[in-house]
Amino acid sequence: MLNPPSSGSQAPEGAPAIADVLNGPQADAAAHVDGPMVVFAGAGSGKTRVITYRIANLLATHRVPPYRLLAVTFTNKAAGEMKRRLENLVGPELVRDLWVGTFHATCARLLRRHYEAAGLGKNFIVYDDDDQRAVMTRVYKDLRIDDKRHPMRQVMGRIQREKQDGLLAADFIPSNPIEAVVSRCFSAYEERLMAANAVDFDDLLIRVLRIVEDQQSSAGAELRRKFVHVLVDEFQDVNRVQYRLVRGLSHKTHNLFVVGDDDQSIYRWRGADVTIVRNFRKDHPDAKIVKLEQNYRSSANVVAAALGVIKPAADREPKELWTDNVPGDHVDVVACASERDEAAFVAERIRELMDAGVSPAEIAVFYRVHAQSRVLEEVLRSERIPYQVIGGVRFFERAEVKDLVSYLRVVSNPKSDVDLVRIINVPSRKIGDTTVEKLAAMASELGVSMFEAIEPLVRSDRLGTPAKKALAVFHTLMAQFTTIADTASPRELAERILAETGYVAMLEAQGTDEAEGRLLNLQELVGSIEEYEREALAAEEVPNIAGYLEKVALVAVTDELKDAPRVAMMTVHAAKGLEFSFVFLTGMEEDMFPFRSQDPSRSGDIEEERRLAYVAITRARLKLWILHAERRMVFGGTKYGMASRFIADLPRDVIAEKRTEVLRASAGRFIDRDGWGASSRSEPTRPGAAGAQGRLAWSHPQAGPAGGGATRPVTASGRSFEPGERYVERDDDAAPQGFRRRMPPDAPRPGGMVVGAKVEHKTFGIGVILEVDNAPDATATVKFSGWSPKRIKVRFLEIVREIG
DNA sequence: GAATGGCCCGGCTGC
DNA sequence: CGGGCCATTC
Repeated sequence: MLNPPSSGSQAPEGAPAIADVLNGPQADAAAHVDGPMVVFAGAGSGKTRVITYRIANLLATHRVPPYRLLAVTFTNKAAGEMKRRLENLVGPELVRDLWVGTFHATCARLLRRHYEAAGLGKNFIVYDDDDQRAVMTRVYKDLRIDDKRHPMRQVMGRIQREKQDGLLAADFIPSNPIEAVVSRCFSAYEERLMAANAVDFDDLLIRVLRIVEDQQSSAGAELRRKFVHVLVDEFQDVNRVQYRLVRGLSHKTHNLFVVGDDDQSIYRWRGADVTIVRNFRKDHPDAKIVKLEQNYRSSANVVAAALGVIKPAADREPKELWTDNVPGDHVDVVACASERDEAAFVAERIRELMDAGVSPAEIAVFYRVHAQSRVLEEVLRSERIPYQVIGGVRFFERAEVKDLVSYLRVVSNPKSDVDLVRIINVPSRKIGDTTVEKLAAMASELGVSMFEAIEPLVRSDRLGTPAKKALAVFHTLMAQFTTIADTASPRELAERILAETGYVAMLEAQGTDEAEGRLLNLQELVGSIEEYEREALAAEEVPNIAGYLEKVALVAVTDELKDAPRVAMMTVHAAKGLEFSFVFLTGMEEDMFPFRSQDPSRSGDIEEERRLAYVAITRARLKLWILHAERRMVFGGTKYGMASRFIADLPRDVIAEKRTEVLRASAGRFIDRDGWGASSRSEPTRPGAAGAQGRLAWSHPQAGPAGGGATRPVTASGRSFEPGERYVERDDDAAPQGFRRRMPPDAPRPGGMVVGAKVEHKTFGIGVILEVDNAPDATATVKFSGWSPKRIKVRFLEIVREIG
């Protein structure tokens, strides 16, 4: 039962009892409180609900103090959502002190308290992949290691694998010459990170784990008894370090509650070990086991399709997913001519859905790899369908964003050499590579950071006067920022850095649309700092740079998903844990999905690909399209692909096979018995005809130019969509208001710069104007051959041919 | 020391 | 195809 707590009146009136809200096994999982417990939660079986209610139950009924309760989620977004739901159940007071977060965020937070036990300085920073690579590049230089003989990718991969097992450099015993090199890099890398007062993602976990498992340290004892209950979501994707960690943290009470679905384990390449969840009961003989097997999310046809794909998987925890939901519409399996045809088909269906009143936020497009997003983006953009791409070139990986972040990091933690090197000459201040190398040499001679080495180097006789001067100027500048940081808010500091380093001026001087985009990104970054300040104040904390930087380092791709009315485009990996009413699963071809790496040493794991397909399918609530293309441009060349083996695993009776018109026009004049324009709803193509695997062997891949594939308007889940009034939804892009100086619509257009005009740009060549605004310093969207449409100031364009 | 162009090589998933 | 690195040139 869920009773409001006696003190305070946080719980809303009539908070429902668990039994009223959750169904049988869900209620079991939420209400049973003592000892270890594993919940095998099938896709769409309501596990988030179970965890939320369980926490609410622990807080409200069992009076567990919120600060003694740890819930680990897979993304920050999931953590935020869980908190929001809990606030509605038990009130914000209790939720504020809960520990809810990802493994990395939780460890970072714990490490902030116990940094000394980990041998770190107070303002340690978290290095991301880029930073790690930068450090390793230095290590390679120092140790004179040949990247050709020992590719950095491999060496770093090896180090990472060691760390995912909880091992650090000192634990690594090389057993051959190659491993000896790895070992040297490992040690040097670790030393550099320690010297920079930095940790990488794996360190965050390992450092905390080492404290937790240290029987001698008082910090360890504190952590081992800190939490009364530990809950872990998406447990199928934990690695061994994470498992040891939650075991250690729940050591005192053994109240370890984990929820997962071994069928959805898709991060093995990142160290996840699905056997951990499968063996949970062996490790914990007293564990209670609950299985949630009823799917509440998807139409019966979608569930059947998902089961068809996952059934052949080896080594599953036995379970039977089922549903009470209506069959709904068929799963459409659509054969396309090319990736453009595929994108056009997707765009058309989305258009129809939107015309029928479906919010774009209810629609998602999935792909196996980011590279597939480009064509989809181009087509959606030209169709004016609002979309957002999750992941890909991520916001915090953009050069200008990283630059500002690096400035902040150097101010917060001057020991961070990779950040110093990044910004020491951006904007250009005449400090070249040679000077930087001398600085690095000086630093290692003196055994100090590069920042600390600036003064001695300036006083030495190793530099010419101009270089000395430039360095001194830089040093003074940074010292100023450090002073400012003592009193100013993070946002003020960021703004002053942008202004006083000349960074903004540099971009403004460039005047290109690219530079303008960068300015917008910086604005957005400043905005995110502001947001952080608000959040910190709301949580009664003092906002500081270190706090902001930590947040920045730990954002997950899925955290970027905004609740905006836009179609979401993402990889299947990023889709985990999400759900959408309408889902397009693109690129279902052999070698694409299942993905096959060119590099045979990284041979893919078919089992994991299968689970990945299962995850993708189970995201759909009402309607699913599975698309595959005959030919696809891959890294410059055209690849002819067969339909994925997973398509052959779909039960025949739940799918409808279709082909786009482009494909029919190219390959099957006589296949199309209905004649052109007859618009048959489904065109059976029986992939089963070819071979035991039932794959369609493609025959005539000489389709015409890309265009709109078309089949009939779809019906979803019994609903039929009447052709609605067409409307155009503006893709208002990322540009916040105020940055685009819009003029009244009747303002004069710059001469000849109208839609359709042919123009020339000195970098992009000849292009056609797709769109132009009316400002005096107008911006046009131009399609240049070989480029996606670009926004460019018309003053950089020259008219080649006017529209008559 | 900076800017530009050409060449080569990699080629997924991401905290 | 595209990014990153290197060499050449100003």
